[in-house]
Amino acid sequence: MPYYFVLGISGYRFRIITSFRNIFFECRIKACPCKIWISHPVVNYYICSGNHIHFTEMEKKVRVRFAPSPTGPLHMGGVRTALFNYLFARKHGGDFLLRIEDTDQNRYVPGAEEYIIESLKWCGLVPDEGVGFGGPFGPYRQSERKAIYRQYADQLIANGNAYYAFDSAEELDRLRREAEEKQQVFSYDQHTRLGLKNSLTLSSEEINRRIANGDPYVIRFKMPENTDVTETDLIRGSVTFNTAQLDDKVLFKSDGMPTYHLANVVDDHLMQITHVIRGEEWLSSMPLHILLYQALGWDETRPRFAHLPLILKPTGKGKLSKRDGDKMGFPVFPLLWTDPETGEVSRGYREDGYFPEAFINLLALLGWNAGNDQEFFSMDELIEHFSLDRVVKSGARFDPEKAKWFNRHYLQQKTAPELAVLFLPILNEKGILAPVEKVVRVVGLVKDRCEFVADLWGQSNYFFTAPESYDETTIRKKWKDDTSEKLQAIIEVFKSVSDWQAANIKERFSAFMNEKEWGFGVVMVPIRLALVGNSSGADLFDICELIGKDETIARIRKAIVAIRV
RNA sequence: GGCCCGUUCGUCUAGCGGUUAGGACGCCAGAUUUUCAUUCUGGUAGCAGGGGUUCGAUUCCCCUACGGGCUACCA
Repeated sequence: MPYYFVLGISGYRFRIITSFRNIFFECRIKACPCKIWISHPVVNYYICSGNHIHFTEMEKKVRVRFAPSPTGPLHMGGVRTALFNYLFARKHGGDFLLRIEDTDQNRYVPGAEEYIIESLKWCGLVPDEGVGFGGPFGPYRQSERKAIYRQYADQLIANGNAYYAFDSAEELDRLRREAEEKQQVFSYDQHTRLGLKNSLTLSSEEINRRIANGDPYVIRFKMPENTDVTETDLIRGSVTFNTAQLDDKVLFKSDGMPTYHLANVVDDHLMQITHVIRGEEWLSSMPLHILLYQALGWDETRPRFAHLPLILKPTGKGKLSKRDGDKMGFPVFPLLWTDPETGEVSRGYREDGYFPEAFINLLALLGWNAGNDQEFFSMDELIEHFSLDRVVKSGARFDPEKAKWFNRHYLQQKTAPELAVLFLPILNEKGILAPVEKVVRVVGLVKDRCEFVADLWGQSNYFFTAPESYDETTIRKKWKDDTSEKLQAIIEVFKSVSDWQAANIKERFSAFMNEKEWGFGVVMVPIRLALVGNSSGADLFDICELIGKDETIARIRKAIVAIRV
């Protein structure tokens, strides 16, 4: 059994917590210049130069969990929760576990669990324990832990912290509707429970009869009356709730499964979770969870809480939802997802061409910062700098533009050969077979204009196929009456270039232009138009070299014929 | 409706009683470029409002407004 000491020495007051299972020692007093260590089997302490005895705090090994419900694809907010848990665990040398919370059989979506695991892997957030990863605290799927929850519900009934409730869903619905008609809200709580059908109001004979009869019932938490529950949230600071405002939550459902609240508390305890890091939507249930730990006798070892701010829509009201992505053209899911029911497809960051490192980086900066101007972080840097007290309290609007900017950065970091490898399959798809050396050179020339690998095609297609049409605006502005004539002359110049390399072509071309005293712009834009189809693209002579002498001349000839003023 | 949380440029944020309120994305302008893009330089724009506390409030307290979350035998 865990135990603890409270010691007050030299102005410091430390709570020493330890269990025989997980102990590690960490000196928390950085300022002390002490060099002398005196070991002790349970408590570590040292004496500083001021002859004060300092006790070091001993803590349980950090263990955190990401506990999604497999009701659909993982939302990017969920990935961020997983990320912060992961970073916290790594930062403190602890464990990161994945627990699947599937206590609601009605909402189970096939494939969701696999999707969650694949998403975490793609992001590099690999759990130390959990569904799909094994570990000593399994099983990690709550549906497989069904048998262990009932005893804790019974324990709560036995010690007076819970009770049986026989009210049917229909009866409760009716009460809610009636209250609504009177502009009120029905709540199953300390104010109403004595007027309802439960083990607090029914005789023990009646209760036994109903249970023996197999009547459906739930087990509800008996919320204490009018007491303040105060907890220091690691992100938000002190938060107080009064139990008079809280309802008697169902802990155990009539189908024999626990609700989230019971299962969550029981599992966090059994799995020795030290820190619960989750979304702000759970803040309201924190007092219930704390009261549950207390009622189960686990208060001394219960985890600390940290509630993350939510990710909000880019515009408008509310938190980010699946629809926003469809409407505004960005993914809200890490991976592509096909709804098994409707067949509806939702785009994913991976399939949209985001690099996982960019995705992680942008997620990390949504609600957290290192306290300086650094914007780019590798996973290792995130682990090094991460701290819960630098997590922002307010919700963060997601900005798809900045997301792209992050990806651009990571794309620019990659070398041309690296990107060429990723580009090759796209070229293949387009039916283009090009030598790898050429693709590498092309990528090197156009990559700085790209945010995504997929942009490479749009920026470089003219290296592989001749333009089909010519930009009208450019024609109007730059294609003069004598342009054809001049291009004919240029063709002759190009023909005379023996060593077809960008530098040589440019040299011959420039010499010719100077000799004729033609303005560069007057000729170069039309050539570009002929080679590219519009007035954009890489350096003209690089294009010439890479598409080859014959192709260059052929394209110019084709343009002369096609474009008549 | 009730409870809880929040509020600094359009957006993400720094700030933890005295600052010319800093950075980033976006946007705009200039430079570079034979074009487009990149790049570089510069610019634009903010403490929700009202009361306190204080010599002094973006910063601390209260109220209001606004935003968010929860209010299921869902998580």
